[in-house]
Amino acid sequence: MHDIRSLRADPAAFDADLARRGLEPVAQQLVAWDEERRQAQTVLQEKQTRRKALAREIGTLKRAGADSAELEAEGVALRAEMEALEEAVVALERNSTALLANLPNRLDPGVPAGADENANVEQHVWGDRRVFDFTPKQHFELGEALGQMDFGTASKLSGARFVLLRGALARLERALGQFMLDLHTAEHGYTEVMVPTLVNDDAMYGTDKLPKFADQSFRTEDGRWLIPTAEVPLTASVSGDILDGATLPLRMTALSQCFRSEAGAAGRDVRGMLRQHQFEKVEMVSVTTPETSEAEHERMTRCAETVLERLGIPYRRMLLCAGDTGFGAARTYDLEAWLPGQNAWREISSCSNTRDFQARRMNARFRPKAGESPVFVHTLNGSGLAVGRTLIAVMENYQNADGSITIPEVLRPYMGGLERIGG
RNA sequence: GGAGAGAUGGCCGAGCGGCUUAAGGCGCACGCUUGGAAAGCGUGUGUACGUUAAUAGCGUACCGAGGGUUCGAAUCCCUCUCUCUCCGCCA
Repeated sequence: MHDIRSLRADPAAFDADLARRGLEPVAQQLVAWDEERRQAQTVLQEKQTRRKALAREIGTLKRAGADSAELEAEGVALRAEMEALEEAVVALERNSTALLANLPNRLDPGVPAGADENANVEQHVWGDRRVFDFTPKQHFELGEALGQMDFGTASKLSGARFVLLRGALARLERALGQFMLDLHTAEHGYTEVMVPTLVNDDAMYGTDKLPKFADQSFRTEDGRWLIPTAEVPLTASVSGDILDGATLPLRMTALSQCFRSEAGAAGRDVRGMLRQHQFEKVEMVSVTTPETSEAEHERMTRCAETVLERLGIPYRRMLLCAGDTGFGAARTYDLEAWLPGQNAWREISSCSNTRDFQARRMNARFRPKAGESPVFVHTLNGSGLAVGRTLIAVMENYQNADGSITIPEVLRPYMGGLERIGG
């Protein structure tokens, strides 16, 4: 959500930001509605003042046993006038909100121009891509050959885009989640949180998943939503709050199941477990002051990178261009892991600074110092990491010629000391 | 799922159509008092929006949320959400 005041102050700059995302200008319309609304509201408030006075006078007269018919008649007339004004104010507010709720966040000036992922800018690459003396296989070839990754049974149970893991591979998925949580809590200062997986409309709206992306998530019959990411409950946990500035930054992490309808992704990544309706993810969320969110964004991205570095998986950091930056984000880094079986870099983490965009939607503020006015917090979210995709990256990078998979050192304590799967 | 009771300012708690401009208490801030402190006394104490150069004033709204009745609603009516108690079921 945007601040109508800053929009009013510089409508041209606002439209210029929209244009970077390929959107039509709207500032003129919004400013006009706002102007109209404020005028109507001022008049309405004058009438409310009169209503208050009238009611008091009538009360005084009644207590004195005097006649108040004339004043009561004025009250009836006043109410009719107020009804129309009130409707106008509400309608103008509704129009503005409906339009604003569907406008994406303003981009950081440093976000490069561009329409799609081809214009994303590589920031740096980490790790040496392993040289294979055999043709590396894709994760699903490895997993199915091991008999531990079963798409057929999953589709029998649930349909397409689900997977069932067995044995050591199932444990490896669990090990990855534990490892990531332990790293972020023990070394990165995040507090572990166990979150609800079903949330209400408010939580989804606050984290900008509604109203625009309703078709991307699953809705229950009683009107709740299966979370598309733990970002939703983690971030919305501070909705409506006025936090003590001294407690910031808040750093939270959660391992959760995530559910996505993948509407519009038909035909994309149909093989394997890269794109599923259900997957596990360790999410990081930070709540900061406006002054520190930029540094926090770098820090958070480093936390995600550290996971890949400890696992020994080559990756590159991409700064997303204007056209590829998500709806709620001002600036986003994607981490792409190297997948030898696919011979491609694939997204494994996305770290975004939403600045005060989500904070406005969910009314999350902090008080800088006692006695000062509340200020909107900045919220950031990042995957640290997508567990299913990390499983893929481990399998493909650590595969052996015989189809077995060496377990990275850091995961062995979580695997009961196991060094290799299969072979 | 059934029966019942609730939701009031940072907290406790009164009010149950107009005399509430939400009593009283606690907490907090400032001042007076004091050698210093406590006690005591005094003053202040939220959020949003409008107006404004203003985070100064002034105004309006807000007593869980949304509707309604009324000249006037914390108070009456309706719907919803949440909390608590008891019963049933259950990991």
